[in-house]
Amino acid sequence: MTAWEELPSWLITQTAGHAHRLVGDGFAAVGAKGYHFRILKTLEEIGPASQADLGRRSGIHLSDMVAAVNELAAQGLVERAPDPADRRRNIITLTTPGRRQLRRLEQRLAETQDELLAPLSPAERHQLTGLLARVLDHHDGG
Amino acid sequence: MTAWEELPSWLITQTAGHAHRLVGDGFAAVGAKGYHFRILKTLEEIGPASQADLGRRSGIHLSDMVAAVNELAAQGLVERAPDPADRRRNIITLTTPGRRQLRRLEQRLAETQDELLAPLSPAERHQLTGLLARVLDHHDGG
DNA sequence: CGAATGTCAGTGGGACTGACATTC
DNA sequence: CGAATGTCAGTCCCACTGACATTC
Repeated sequence: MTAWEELPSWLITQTAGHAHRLVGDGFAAVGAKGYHFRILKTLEEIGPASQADLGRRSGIHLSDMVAAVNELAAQGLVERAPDPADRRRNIITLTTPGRRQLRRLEQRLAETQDELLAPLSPAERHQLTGLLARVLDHHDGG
Repeated sequence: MTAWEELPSWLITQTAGHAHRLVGDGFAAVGAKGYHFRILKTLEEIGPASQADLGRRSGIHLSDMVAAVNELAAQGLVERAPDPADRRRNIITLTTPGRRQLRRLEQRLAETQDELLAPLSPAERHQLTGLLARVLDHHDGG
């Protein structure tokens, strides 16, 4: 067998490790983690939503939403209010500070992309994302 | 900002998630996990070694080696013996069953690569691994 | 002495499972 | 009734930190 360090699965998971670390550091610098960004971003896209909706849209497990929303609410970045029309539901709403935080996180994220792909030319970056998108689509799109 | 689902860092970490799951399932089918494979493979490459050496070569943290070697030893895949020449050290040795297990794991791993990159042509696979290798080298090679 | 080795306990993110009460 | 929602507790892998005793 070839050295495992040359296997595609290794290259991808290792590169992902660096990506994850870079992104995580950027987020941590503003007191957030990955789940927080995804929730805030989804909230901005679809507006106030139940935790279950939020989970489906953002790909976050329902059981993880609880803690993540707790953390965001404790920071005042979202508000959790009971839905009068369906008493099972909480309605999560993005607050103004939450929107500000989202802008900061997006800023960090943009910087991170460049850092991550530093050695590649624009054309190569495009190539890489295209190939990855096709692999990804194959495995969870269809 | 573009949708986060199109960011390079997202594409990479998500693809890595699939890779990790595919590899992990393949390994689990023969009762192993990632650390086990890396330790067995490294042992075959460099021969009997101390846990510290093994950790350095395989990129596994020293503190994680303890548990991993415990598990491998419990399955009889490696042997742990004190080094008479340096009483701080354990010498870890690959056993015959360990070598057999390694062959099985390599088999699984090879199958997984193909599954992972299914939608890509050979040329595209080569392109992808080349790009990833460069990114990876930039971040931990130099 | 300082450095290396092995061990153990603990943390963290991200993703998951199972159980449960409440409400539709 | 069955289905959805939210909550809580727990698991898993991989990676890491810190403390510690032993030995070189």
